[in-house]
Amino acid sequence: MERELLLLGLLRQQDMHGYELHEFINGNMTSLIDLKRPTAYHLLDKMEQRGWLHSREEEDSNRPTRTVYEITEEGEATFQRLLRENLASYIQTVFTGNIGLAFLDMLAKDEALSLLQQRQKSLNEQLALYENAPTHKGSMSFVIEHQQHHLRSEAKWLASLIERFQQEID
Amino acid sequence: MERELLLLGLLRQQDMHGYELHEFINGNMTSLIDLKRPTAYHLLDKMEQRGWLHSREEEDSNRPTRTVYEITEEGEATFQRLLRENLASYIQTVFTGNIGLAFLDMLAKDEALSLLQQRQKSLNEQLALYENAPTHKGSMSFVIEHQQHHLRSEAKWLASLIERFQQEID
DNA sequence: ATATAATTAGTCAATATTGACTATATTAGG
DNA sequence: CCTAATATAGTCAATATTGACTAATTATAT
Repeated sequence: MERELLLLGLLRQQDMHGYELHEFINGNMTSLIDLKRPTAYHLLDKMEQRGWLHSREEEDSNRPTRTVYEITEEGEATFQRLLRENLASYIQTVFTGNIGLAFLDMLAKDEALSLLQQRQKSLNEQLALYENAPTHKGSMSFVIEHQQHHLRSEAKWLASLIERFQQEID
Repeated sequence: MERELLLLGLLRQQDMHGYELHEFINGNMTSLIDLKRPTAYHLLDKMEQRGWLHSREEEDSNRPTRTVYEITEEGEATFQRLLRENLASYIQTVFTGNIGLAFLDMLAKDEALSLLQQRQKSLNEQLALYENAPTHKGSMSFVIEHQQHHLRSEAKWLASLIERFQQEID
């Protein structure tokens, strides 16, 4: 229900159409979710069927008509419920990108070291993007802050792992 | 391709059938991946079609025959490639569970605080499970270690967030 | 002015995921 | 010894996801 929580939360601030919602999410919330456009449309459809949203056709003279969604009272109630559920519980993060770690001992120490150093470079590049990110407004600052904290923590752990490999090589 | 990397890596150590693979992954690798049983079977099928695996029917007198998979030379080459690709690059983790953070300012400070404290309890419970986990062999120790590091880092950040809310309430 | 590229908005068929089901074997309890 | 519960092994239909496509509008360069 996290995706629904997000869409409800955004539509609560202002009515939007599918494309607009996806653009916003894709532009500002990639650390929270990876939502493809067709999936967003699918979710909006389902949420309307459940009575959480109401849609209207909006036609701008020549543009093809766009389907604009607004949140219903039921949707607002659902948002309130989902928000509290989400905040009150910690759901384990799944680090799919780390599967390689489980097979690190298949490689010679020096190759492992070299690969981990490449990973470190990649991580530091992504960290740099967040370090000088423009300050966001409202709660979005918590999201940015969390991502920064996480990336720094990853960088630290990776550095310690690399150091151990370096020492074992001598 | 992470799921494929994992299945190849496990089948490389010993031949296994689908159920066995899923049991192992589900029992020991939940911090790396959430793989449902039918999805595992589907992947094994696809990987066999690609020539990365070879399957044989193994019948144990009365038991219904089981499909046992073994890795092929092509599969081994793919494993080697995927492992290096995975280790050399850092792919951003997506914190779907944190979507609620983006709407934290919708709530009164004291309710936000209370919810975050519940989350903290939930997080600490999961952390406890990892703190006294049995030491794993080989590279799996890196995986456990990473998860511990991450959970501790999360706990720290959450504590700092809670502290700020407490101060704002006075 | 006009072809070319980029942006906006959405759909759809192909593919992937998963909850629910089937079916046999083994273990546990009375 | 019989029954219920649990473990083993897998399948399948319903649902969800997504890459590729359509089609109009606006911006850009020539």
